[in-house]
Amino acid sequence: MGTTERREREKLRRKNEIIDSAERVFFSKGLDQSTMDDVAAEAELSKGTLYLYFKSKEELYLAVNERGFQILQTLFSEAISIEQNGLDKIRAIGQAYFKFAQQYSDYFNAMLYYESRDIDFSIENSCARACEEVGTETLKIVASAIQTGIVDGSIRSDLDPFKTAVVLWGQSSGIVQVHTLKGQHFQEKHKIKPEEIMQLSLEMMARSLQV
Amino acid sequence: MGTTERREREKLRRKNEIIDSAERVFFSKGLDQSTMDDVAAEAELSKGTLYLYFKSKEELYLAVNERGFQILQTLFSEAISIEQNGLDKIRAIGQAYFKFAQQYSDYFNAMLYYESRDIDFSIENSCARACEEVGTETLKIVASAIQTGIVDGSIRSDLDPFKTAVVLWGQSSGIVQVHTLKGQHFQEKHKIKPEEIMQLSLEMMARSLQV
DNA sequence: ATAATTTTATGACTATCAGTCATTCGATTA
DNA sequence: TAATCGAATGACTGATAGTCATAAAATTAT
Repeated sequence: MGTTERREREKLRRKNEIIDSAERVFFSKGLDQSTMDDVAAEAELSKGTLYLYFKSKEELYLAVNERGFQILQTLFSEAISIEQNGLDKIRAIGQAYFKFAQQYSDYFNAMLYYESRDIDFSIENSCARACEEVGTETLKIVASAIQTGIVDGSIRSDLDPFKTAVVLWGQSSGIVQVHTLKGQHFQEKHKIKPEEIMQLSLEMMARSLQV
Repeated sequence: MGTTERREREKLRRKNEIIDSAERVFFSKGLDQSTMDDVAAEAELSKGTLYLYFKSKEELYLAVNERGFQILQTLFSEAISIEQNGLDKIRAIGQAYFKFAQQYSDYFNAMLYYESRDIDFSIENSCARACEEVGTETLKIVASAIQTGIVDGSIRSDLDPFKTAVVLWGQSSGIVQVHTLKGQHFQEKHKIKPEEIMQLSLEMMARSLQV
Protein backbone atom coordinates (compact mmCIF):
# COMPACT_ATOMS: atom_id res chain seq x y z
CA MET A 1 0.00 0.00 0.00
CA GLY A 2 1.09 3.60 -0.71
CA THR A 3 0.41 4.60 2.85
CA THR A 4 3.97 5.64 3.51
CA GLU A 5 3.95 8.08 0.63
CA ARG A 6 0.75 9.72 1.78
CA ARG A 7 2.19 9.99 5.29
CA GLU A 8 5.29 11.57 3.83
CA ARG A 9 3.13 14.13 2.06
CA GLU A 10 1.11 14.86 5.16
CA LYS A 11 4.22 15.27 7.19
CA LEU A 12 5.53 17.84 4.72
CA ARG A 13 2.18 19.62 4.71
CA ARG A 14 2.18 19.81 8.48
CA LYS A 15 5.72 21.10 8.41
CA ASN A 16 4.67 23.87 6.05
CA GLU A 17 1.64 24.67 8.16
CA ILE A 18 3.96 25.11 11.11
CA ILE A 19 6.17 27.45 9.09
CA ASP A 20 3.06 29.39 8.04
CA SER A 21 2.07 29.82 11.67
CA ALA A 22 5.59 30.66 12.78
CA GLU A 23 5.76 33.28 10.07
CA ARG A 24 2.56 34.94 11.21
CA VAL A 25 3.69 34.96 14.83
CA PHE A 26 7.29 36.05 14.21
CA PHE A 27 6.27 38.78 11.80
CA SER A 28 3.57 40.19 14.02
CA LYS A 29 5.40 40.15 17.37
CA GLY A 30 9.04 40.02 16.40
CA LEU A 31 11.26 37.00 16.88
CA ASP A 32 12.41 37.80 20.41
CA GLN A 33 8.88 38.47 21.64
CA SER A 34 7.52 35.27 20.08
CA THR A 35 7.44 32.11 22.14
CA MET A 36 7.19 28.57 20.93
CA ASP A 37 3.90 28.39 22.82
CA ASP A 38 2.64 31.27 20.68
CA VAL A 39 3.57 29.41 17.53
CA ALA A 40 2.02 26.20 18.86
CA ALA A 41 -1.22 28.02 19.64
CA GLU A 42 -1.27 29.62 16.19
CA ALA A 43 -0.68 26.22 14.58
CA GLU A 44 -3.30 24.63 16.85
CA LEU A 45 -0.75 22.09 17.98
CA SER A 46 1.06 21.40 21.20
CA LYS A 47 4.54 22.71 21.73
CA GLY A 48 5.95 19.23 21.83
CA THR A 49 4.72 18.64 18.30
CA LEU A 50 6.71 21.60 16.99
CA TYR A 51 9.83 19.88 18.23
CA LEU A 52 8.96 16.78 16.21
CA TYR A 53 9.31 18.93 13.08
CA PHE A 54 12.00 21.45 14.07
CA LYS A 55 14.75 20.79 16.53
CA SER A 56 14.89 24.34 17.88
CA LYS A 57 13.38 27.79 17.63
CA GLU A 58 16.32 28.83 15.47
CA GLU A 59 15.65 26.01 12.99
CA LEU A 60 12.05 27.08 12.69
CA TYR A 61 13.18 30.61 12.24
CA LEU A 62 15.63 29.64 9.52
CA ALA A 63 12.86 27.78 7.74
CA VAL A 64 10.93 31.04 7.53
CA ASN A 65 14.12 32.70 6.37
CA GLU A 66 14.56 30.26 3.52
CA ARG A 67 11.28 31.42 2.02
CA GLY A 68 12.63 34.96 2.00
CA PHE A 69 15.72 33.81 0.14
CA GLN A 70 13.56 32.06 -2.40
CA ILE A 71 11.52 35.18 -3.06
CA LEU A 72 14.73 37.16 -3.44
CA GLN A 73 16.12 34.63 -5.85
CA THR A 74 12.99 34.92 -7.99
CA LEU A 75 13.18 38.72 -7.98
CA PHE A 76 16.82 38.52 -9.06
CA SER A 77 16.02 36.12 -11.87
CA GLU A 78 13.33 38.46 -13.13
CA ALA A 79 15.65 41.42 -12.87
CA ILE A 80 18.40 39.96 -15.03
CA SER A 81 15.96 38.72 -17.65
CA ILE A 82 14.61 42.20 -18.34
CA GLU A 83 17.91 43.95 -19.03
CA GLN A 84 20.27 43.05 -21.85
CA ASN A 85 23.59 44.58 -20.95
CA GLY A 86 25.57 43.25 -17.97
CA LEU A 87 25.88 46.48 -16.06
CA ASP A 88 22.17 47.17 -16.45
CA LYS A 89 21.44 43.67 -15.17
CA ILE A 90 23.47 44.49 -12.06
CA ARG A 91 21.64 47.78 -11.64
CA ALA A 92 18.35 45.92 -11.94
CA ILE A 93 19.47 43.40 -9.34
CA GLY A 94 20.35 46.24 -6.99
CA GLN A 95 16.94 47.81 -7.48
CA ALA A 96 15.31 44.44 -6.96
CA TYR A 97 17.16 44.00 -3.68
CA PHE A 98 16.05 47.39 -2.42
CA LYS A 99 12.52 46.68 -3.55
CA PHE A 100 12.62 43.38 -1.68
CA ALA A 101 13.76 45.16 1.47
CA GLN A 102 10.79 47.49 1.27
CA GLN A 103 8.03 45.24 -0.04
CA TYR A 104 8.97 42.14 1.89
CA SER A 105 10.30 43.96 4.91
CA ASP A 106 9.33 41.14 7.26
CA TYR A 107 11.35 38.61 5.30
CA PHE A 108 14.13 41.09 4.92
CA ASN A 109 14.34 41.77 8.63
CA ALA A 110 14.45 38.06 9.22
CA MET A 111 17.33 37.81 6.77
CA LEU A 112 19.21 40.52 8.61
CA TYR A 113 19.11 38.39 11.69
CA TYR A 114 20.43 35.51 9.65
CA GLU A 115 23.18 37.64 8.14
CA SER A 116 24.30 39.03 11.45
CA ARG A 117 24.51 35.80 13.36
CA ASP A 118 27.13 33.16 13.48
CA ILE A 119 24.90 30.38 12.20
CA ASP A 120 25.95 26.80 12.63
CA PHE A 121 26.10 25.13 9.22
CA SER A 122 27.56 21.91 10.53
CA ILE A 123 24.52 19.82 11.31
CA GLU A 124 23.39 17.78 8.38
CA ASN A 125 20.05 18.40 6.75
CA SER A 126 19.44 21.54 8.79
CA CYS A 127 17.50 24.56 7.62
CA ALA A 128 20.73 26.55 7.79
CA ARG A 129 22.10 24.42 4.99
CA ALA A 130 19.04 25.12 2.88
CA CYS A 131 19.39 28.86 3.43
CA GLU A 132 23.03 28.68 2.50
CA GLU A 133 22.16 26.78 -0.67
CA VAL A 134 19.62 29.34 -1.87
CA GLY A 135 21.99 32.13 -0.85
CA THR A 136 24.74 30.69 -3.01
CA GLU A 137 22.36 30.28 -5.94
CA THR A 138 21.43 33.93 -5.61
CA LEU A 139 25.09 34.93 -5.59
CA LYS A 140 25.64 32.94 -8.74
CA ILE A 141 22.94 34.95 -10.49
CA VAL A 142 24.85 38.12 -9.61
CA ALA A 143 28.15 36.59 -10.72
CA SER A 144 26.72 35.54 -14.06
CA ALA A 145 25.39 39.05 -14.69
CA ILE A 146 28.88 40.40 -14.02
CA GLN A 147 30.31 37.83 -16.41
CA THR A 148 27.83 38.97 -19.05
CA GLY A 149 28.92 42.55 -18.48
CA ILE A 150 32.57 41.68 -18.88
CA VAL A 151 31.82 39.93 -22.16
CA ASP A 152 29.63 42.71 -23.56
CA GLY A 153 32.09 45.36 -22.43
CA SER A 154 29.83 47.20 -19.98
CA ILE A 155 31.84 46.02 -16.96
CA ARG A 156 35.61 46.23 -16.57
CA SER A 157 37.35 42.99 -17.30
CA ASP A 158 39.82 42.93 -14.41
CA LEU A 159 37.16 41.77 -11.94
CA ASP A 160 36.58 38.24 -10.80
CA PRO A 161 32.81 37.74 -11.20
CA PHE A 162 32.17 35.66 -8.11
CA LYS A 163 34.37 37.68 -5.79
CA THR A 164 32.81 40.87 -7.08
CA ALA A 165 29.37 39.38 -6.52
CA VAL A 166 30.32 38.70 -2.90
CA VAL A 167 31.50 42.28 -2.50
CA LEU A 168 28.32 43.72 -4.01
CA TRP A 169 26.24 41.45 -1.84
CA GLY A 170 28.07 42.51 1.31
CA GLN A 171 27.93 46.18 0.43
CA SER A 172 24.26 46.08 -0.47
CA SER A 173 23.18 44.24 2.62
CA GLY A 174 25.14 46.71 4.72
CA ILE A 175 23.40 49.63 3.08
CA VAL A 176 19.96 48.13 3.34
CA GLN A 177 20.67 47.22 6.93
CA VAL A 178 21.42 50.86 7.66
CA HIS A 179 18.31 51.82 5.75
CA THR A 180 16.07 49.43 7.61
CA LEU A 181 17.38 49.74 11.13
CA LYS A 182 18.74 53.25 11.34
CA GLY A 183 16.85 54.88 8.46
CA GLN A 184 14.12 56.51 10.49
CA HIS A 185 16.65 57.59 13.04
CA PHE A 186 18.87 59.18 10.39
CA GLN A 187 15.92 60.93 8.87
CA GLU A 188 14.98 62.51 12.18
CA LYS A 189 18.48 63.31 13.25
CA HIS A 190 20.22 64.30 10.03
CA LYS A 191 17.36 65.03 7.61
CA ILE A 192 18.53 62.34 5.22
CA LYS A 193 15.95 60.39 3.26
CA PRO A 194 16.76 56.65 3.36
CA GLU A 195 15.81 56.32 -0.31
CA GLU A 196 18.49 58.83 -1.24
CA ILE A 197 21.07 56.70 0.52
CA MET A 198 19.95 53.60 -1.34
CA GLN A 199 19.98 55.35 -4.71
CA LEU A 200 23.35 56.93 -4.07
CA SER A 201 24.71 53.57 -3.06
CA LEU A 202 23.41 51.96 -6.24
CA GLU A 203 24.98 54.66 -8.35
CA MET A 204 28.31 54.29 -6.56
CA MET A 205 28.33 50.51 -6.87
CA ALA A 206 27.56 50.70 -10.59
CA ARG A 207 30.36 53.22 -11.03
CA SER A 208 32.83 50.93 -9.31
CA LEU A 209 32.14 48.30 -11.97
CA GLN A 210 32.46 50.54 -15.00
CA VAL A 211 35.40 50.31 -17.38
CA MET B 1 32.03 68.78 52.22
CA GLY B 2 33.22 67.38 48.88
CA THR B 3 31.76 64.00 49.74
CA THR B 4 29.25 64.03 46.94
CA GLU B 5 31.96 64.52 44.35
CA ARG B 6 34.03 61.65 45.66
CA ARG B 7 30.90 59.47 45.73
CA GLU B 8 30.22 60.50 42.17
CA ARG B 9 33.76 59.43 41.23
CA GLU B 10 33.48 56.13 43.04
CA LYS B 11 30.16 55.41 41.43
CA LEU B 12 31.70 55.99 38.03
CA ARG B 13 34.65 53.80 38.92
CA ARG B 14 32.39 50.98 39.99
CA LYS B 15 30.40 51.38 36.81
CA ASN B 16 33.59 51.03 34.81
CA GLU B 17 34.66 48.01 36.84
CA ILE B 18 31.36 46.39 35.95
CA ILE B 19 31.92 47.14 32.28
CA ASP B 20 35.43 45.66 32.59
CA SER B 21 33.99 42.47 34.02
CA ALA B 22 31.16 42.32 31.53
CA GLU B 23 33.66 42.73 28.72
CA ARG B 24 35.76 39.82 29.95
CA VAL B 25 32.73 37.60 30.34
CA PHE B 26 31.00 38.58 27.07
CA PHE B 27 34.21 38.29 25.08
CA SER B 28 35.17 34.92 26.50
CA LYS B 29 31.79 33.18 26.36
CA GLY B 30 29.84 35.18 23.83
CA LEU B 31 26.91 37.43 24.66
CA ASP B 32 24.20 34.79 24.49
CA GLN B 33 26.09 32.33 26.64
CA SER B 34 26.91 34.93 29.29
CA THR B 35 24.54 35.35 32.19
CA MET B 36 24.19 38.32 34.47
CA ASP B 37 25.26 35.99 37.28
CA ASP B 38 28.49 35.33 35.39
CA VAL B 39 29.14 39.04 35.14
CA ALA B 40 28.25 39.55 38.81
CA ALA B 41 30.67 36.80 39.84
CA GLU B 42 33.43 38.26 37.68
CA ALA B 43 32.81 41.69 39.19
CA GLU B 44 32.64 40.20 42.70
CA LEU B 45 29.27 41.78 43.21
CA SER B 46 25.75 40.49 43.50
CA LYS B 47 23.47 40.46 40.51
CA GLY B 48 21.18 43.01 42.12
CA THR B 49 24.03 45.49 42.22
CA LEU B 50 24.51 45.26 38.47
CA TYR B 51 20.97 46.45 38.06
CA LEU B 52 21.73 49.53 40.16
CA TYR B 53 24.20 50.57 37.49
CA PHE B 54 22.61 49.20 34.32
CA LYS B 55 18.93 48.78 33.78
CA SER B 56 19.27 45.69 31.61
CA LYS B 57 21.67 43.25 30.07
CA GLU B 58 21.35 45.14 26.79
CA GLU B 59 22.38 48.41 28.44
CA LEU B 60 25.44 46.76 29.89
CA TYR B 61 26.21 45.30 26.55
CA LEU B 62 25.87 48.67 24.85
CA ALA B 63 28.26 50.15 27.37
CA VAL B 64 30.88 47.64 26.23
CA ASN B 65 30.00 48.55 22.69
CA GLU B 66 30.60 52.23 23.27
CA ARG B 67 34.22 51.46 24.06
CA GLY B 68 34.58 49.79 20.70
CA PHE B 69 33.18 52.85 18.99
CA GLN B 70 35.67 55.02 20.84
CA ILE B 71 38.59 52.88 19.72
CA LEU B 72 37.31 53.03 16.16
CA GLN B 73 36.99 56.78 16.34
CA THR B 74 40.60 57.05 17.49
CA LEU B 75 41.79 54.80 14.67
CA PHE B 76 39.88 56.93 12.16
CA SER B 77 41.38 60.13 13.55
CA GLU B 78 44.86 58.67 13.20
CA ALA B 79 44.12 57.46 9.69
CA ILE B 80 43.04 60.85 8.33
CA SER B 81 45.97 62.63 9.98
CA ILE B 82 48.57 60.54 8.14
CA GLU B 83 47.35 61.10 4.60
CA GLN B 84 47.15 64.48 2.88
CA ASN B 85 44.83 64.05 -0.03
CA GLY B 86 41.11 63.44 0.58
CA LEU B 87 40.80 60.19 -1.35
CA ASP B 88 43.85 58.76 0.39
CA LYS B 89 42.33 59.72 3.73
CA ILE B 90 39.24 57.71 2.79
CA ARG B 91 41.40 54.77 1.73
CA ALA B 92 43.23 54.98 5.06
CA ILE B 93 39.92 55.05 6.93
CA GLY B 94 38.83 51.95 5.07
CA GLN B 95 42.04 50.16 5.96
CA ALA B 96 41.66 51.28 9.56
CA TYR B 97 38.17 49.85 9.69
CA PHE B 98 39.32 46.50 8.37
CA LYS B 99 42.22 46.53 10.80
CA PHE B 100 39.82 47.24 13.62
CA ALA B 101 37.66 44.30 12.58
CA GLN B 102 40.69 42.01 12.77
CA GLN B 103 42.64 43.36 15.73
CA TYR B 104 39.68 44.21 17.92
CA SER B 105 37.47 41.42 16.72
CA ASP B 106 35.69 41.14 20.05
CA TYR B 107 34.64 44.75 19.96
CA PHE B 108 33.84 44.44 16.32
CA ASN B 109 31.58 41.46 16.84
CA ALA B 110 29.85 43.34 19.59
CA MET B 111 29.31 46.23 17.17
CA LEU B 112 27.76 43.89 14.63
CA TYR B 113 25.13 42.99 17.15
CA TYR B 114 24.52 46.68 17.71
CA GLU B 115 24.31 47.37 13.98
CA SER B 116 21.95 44.56 13.29
CA ARG B 117 19.45 45.22 16.02
CA ASP B 118 16.63 47.65 16.28
CA ILE B 119 17.99 49.49 19.28
CA ASP B 120 15.73 51.72 21.32
CA PHE B 121 17.19 55.22 21.40
CA SER B 122 14.23 56.75 23.16
CA ILE B 123 15.13 56.41 26.81
CA GLU B 124 17.06 59.36 28.12
CA ASN B 125 20.64 58.93 29.23
CA SER B 126 20.84 55.39 27.96
CA CYS B 127 23.98 53.73 26.70
CA ALA B 128 22.36 53.53 23.28
CA ARG B 129 22.42 57.31 23.12
CA ALA B 130 26.12 57.33 23.92
CA CYS B 131 26.85 54.79 21.18
CA GLU B 132 24.85 56.84 18.73
CA GLU B 133 26.79 59.95 19.69
CA VAL B 134 30.20 58.36 19.11
CA GLY B 135 28.90 56.76 15.94
CA THR B 136 27.86 60.13 14.56
CA GLU B 137 31.22 61.66 15.48
CA THR B 138 32.93 58.85 13.57
CA LEU B 139 30.73 59.48 10.55
CA LYS B 140 31.65 63.15 10.68
CA ILE B 141 35.32 62.23 10.40
CA VAL B 142 34.55 60.33 7.21
CA ALA B 143 32.43 63.18 5.88
CA SER B 144 35.17 65.72 6.52
CA ALA B 145 37.70 63.57 4.66
CA ILE B 146 35.32 63.47 1.69
CA GLN B 147 34.94 67.23 1.89
CA THR B 148 38.73 67.58 1.86
CA GLY B 149 38.86 65.38 -1.22
CA ILE B 150 36.26 67.44 -3.02
CA VAL B 151 38.25 70.60 -2.31
CA ASP B 152 41.62 69.14 -3.33
CA GLY B 153 40.11 67.55 -6.42
CA SER B 154 40.77 63.91 -5.56
CA ILE B 155 37.05 63.15 -5.09
CA ARG B 156 34.27 64.04 -7.49
CA SER B 157 32.40 67.15 -6.49
CA ASP B 158 28.84 66.00 -7.13
CA LEU B 159 28.73 64.00 -3.89
CA ASP B 160 27.21 65.16 -0.65
CA PRO B 161 29.90 64.43 1.96
CA PHE B 162 27.68 63.29 4.79
CA LYS B 163 25.36 61.16 2.66
CA THR B 164 28.36 59.58 0.99
CA ALA B 165 29.88 58.90 4.38
CA VAL B 166 26.70 57.08 5.38
CA VAL B 167 26.88 55.00 2.20
CA LEU B 168 30.53 54.11 2.73
CA TRP B 169 29.81 53.22 6.32
CA GLY B 170 26.93 50.96 5.38
CA GLN B 171 28.85 49.30 2.57
CA SER B 172 31.93 48.74 4.71
CA SER B 173 30.08 47.29 7.64
CA GLY B 174 28.24 44.97 5.28
CA ILE B 175 31.51 43.74 3.82
CA VAL B 176 33.21 43.29 7.13
CA GLN B 177 30.13 41.53 8.42
CA VAL B 178 30.40 39.05 5.59
CA HIS B 179 34.09 38.74 6.27
CA THR B 180 33.64 38.08 9.97
CA LEU B 181 30.62 35.83 9.98
CA LYS B 182 30.75 34.04 6.68
CA GLY B 183 34.43 34.43 5.82
CA GLN B 184 35.60 31.05 6.99
CA HIS B 185 32.60 29.44 5.41
CA PHE B 186 33.30 31.14 2.06
CA GLN B 187 36.92 30.12 2.24
CA GLU B 188 36.00 26.49 2.70
CA LYS B 189 33.16 26.45 0.22
CA HIS B 190 34.35 28.74 -2.55
CA LYS B 191 38.11 29.01 -1.98
CA ILE B 192 37.90 32.76 -1.53
CA LYS B 193 40.26 34.47 0.89
CA PRO B 194 38.34 36.93 3.07
CA GLU B 195 41.20 39.44 2.82
CA GLU B 196 40.81 39.50 -0.96
CA ILE B 197 37.18 40.43 -0.55
CA MET B 198 38.03 43.26 1.79
CA GLN B 199 40.77 44.63 -0.48
CA LEU B 200 38.57 44.37 -3.56
CA SER B 201 35.81 46.16 -1.70
CA LEU B 202 38.18 48.96 -0.69
CA GLU B 203 39.36 49.38 -4.26
CA MET B 204 35.80 49.48 -5.57
CA MET B 205 34.67 52.00 -2.98
CA ALA B 206 37.62 54.28 -3.76
CA ARG B 207 36.83 54.02 -7.46
CA SER B 208 33.23 55.05 -6.88
CA LEU B 209 34.48 58.32 -5.36
CA GLN B 210 36.95 59.21 -8.08
CA VAL B 211 36.34 62.06 -10.52
C1' DA C 1 30.01 59.56 70.72
C1' DT C 2 25.50 58.21 69.30
C1' DA C 3 21.33 58.25 66.79
C1' DA C 4 19.01 59.13 62.46
C1' DT C 5 19.22 59.12 57.67
C1' DT C 6 20.63 58.10 53.23
C1' DT C 7 23.15 55.36 49.98
C1' DT C 8 24.83 51.04 48.41
C1' DA C 9 24.63 46.16 48.25
C1' DT C 10 22.54 41.61 48.80
C1' DG C 11 20.53 37.20 47.37
C1' DA C 12 16.35 34.77 47.70
C1' DC C 13 12.47 34.93 44.84
C1' DT C 14 9.36 35.36 40.63
C1' DA C 15 8.14 35.06 35.94
C1' DT C 16 9.11 33.48 31.59
C1' DC C 17 10.32 30.32 28.22
C1' DA C 18 13.11 26.76 25.47
C1' DG C 19 13.30 22.20 25.30
C1' DT C 20 12.12 17.13 27.18
C1' DC C 21 9.74 12.89 27.94
C1' DA C 22 6.51 9.59 29.74
C1' DT C 23 2.05 8.87 28.24
C1' DT C 24 -2.03 8.93 25.26
C1' DC C 25 -4.38 8.80 20.93
C1' DG C 26 -5.48 7.15 16.47
C1' DA C 27 -4.55 5.00 12.31
C1' DT C 28 -2.79 0.98 9.97
C1' DT C 29 -1.86 -3.85 9.78
C1' DA C 30 -2.17 -8.68 11.30
C1' DT D 1 -10.63 -7.80 17.41
C1' DA D 2 -6.01 -7.36 18.87
C1' DA D 3 -1.29 -5.83 18.13
C1' DT D 4 1.81 -2.42 16.34
C1' DC D 5 3.58 1.97 15.34
C1' DG D 6 3.90 6.75 14.41
C1' DA D 7 1.98 11.21 15.65
C1' DA D 8 0.64 14.29 19.26
C1' DT D 9 0.26 15.86 23.93
C1' DG D 10 1.13 18.82 27.97
C1' DA D 11 2.99 18.62 32.44
C1' DC D 12 7.54 19.13 33.84
C1' DT D 13 12.60 20.75 34.16
C1' DG D 14 16.28 23.86 33.95
C1' DA D 15 18.05 28.17 32.96
C1' DT D 16 18.10 32.93 33.52
C1' DA D 17 16.60 38.01 33.32
C1' DG D 18 14.96 41.04 36.37
C1' DT D 19 12.75 42.41 41.27
C1' DC D 20 12.37 43.63 45.97
C1' DA D 21 12.37 43.39 50.88
C1' DT D 22 16.10 43.53 53.87
C1' DA D 23 20.76 44.40 55.51
C1' DA D 24 25.10 46.73 55.70
C1' DA D 25 27.84 50.69 55.28
C1' DA D 26 28.65 55.31 55.00
C1' DT D 27 27.25 59.98 55.95
C1' DT D 28 25.01 63.56 58.44
C1' DA D 29 22.60 65.46 62.43
C1' DT D 30 22.04 65.78 67.48
